[in-house]
Amino acid sequence: MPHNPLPDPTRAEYEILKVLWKFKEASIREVHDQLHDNRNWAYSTTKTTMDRMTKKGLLEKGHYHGVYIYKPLISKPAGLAKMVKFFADHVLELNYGSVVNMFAESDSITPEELKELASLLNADKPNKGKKNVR
Amino acid sequence: MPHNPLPDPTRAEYEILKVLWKFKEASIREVHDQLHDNRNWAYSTTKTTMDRMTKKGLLEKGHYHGVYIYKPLISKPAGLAKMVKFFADHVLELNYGSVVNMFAESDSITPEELKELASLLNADKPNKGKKNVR
DNA sequence: AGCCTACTTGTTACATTGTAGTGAGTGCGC
DNA sequence: GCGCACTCACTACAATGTAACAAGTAGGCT
Repeated sequence: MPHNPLPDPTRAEYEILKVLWKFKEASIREVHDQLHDNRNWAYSTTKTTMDRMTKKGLLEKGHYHGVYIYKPLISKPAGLAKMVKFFADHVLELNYGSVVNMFAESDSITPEELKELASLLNADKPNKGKKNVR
Repeated sequence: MPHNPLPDPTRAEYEILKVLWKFKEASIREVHDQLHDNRNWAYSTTKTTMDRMTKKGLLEKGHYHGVYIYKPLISKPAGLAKMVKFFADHVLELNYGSVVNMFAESDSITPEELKELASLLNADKPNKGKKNVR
């Protein structure tokens, strides 16, 4: 399986992805209702965002029985990896390992996902940001 | 000192803030040159971003000897707190404590800053995202 | 002194993202 | 057969990401 260089999800897109990761696939309505607690978006906002994600290749849109359902084209570990990378490189200025460990405590990720996340992060090492001496 | 509700810095703004936190204050040129490694911005990009940050109240612009110098109006712990909150709430779905601990390992923050960060994060508790049972 | 040049500054530009409204279709209950 | 509820496509507008361009200015050169 080829791992396309998908664009980094933005913050808003990330919210959508989280729902889709949880449900595997969902209609806009379903995603929107799940979102409702966190964000307080208008339905059209959810729609626009998901449409744009589809155009960018982050989501896949399928047509079933008169409704469009969407599924994520980026896996949860891959998505997490992107966020972790940003956070570790830019905020924490620490290597990824510590961040990955933190996920062990979180029940938002399964052991398998954690494993994949770790290997994704190892793939492109953080030879950078660390040891920012002086 | 009143702690205004400053807007969350965006990712780009965060880069700028990091430089300014380090140097206390700096001209656009100075900030830009520091940035040069990480981001690969045009000078005008740095400028535009800093101007907009000033307008939003994230930076203060002072005029010294013919050059404008900027200083951050948001403290490093406060800035970090915002990022940590986002990360803990939305990505990690874990409470802030664990994230704060991680900073202890990072040499990007002093003990005082760490202390302040912790208290800032305690101020508005994460009664939310945690224990995402289901 | 007058000019060139390098650099700062203000202004403008254009794509993407965040957020949302509107109007055209469509199926369902009455 | 009509009105309602809902999906969808299209449009909109502000904020952000990223950058070019023109005008001002200070220093060096001749």
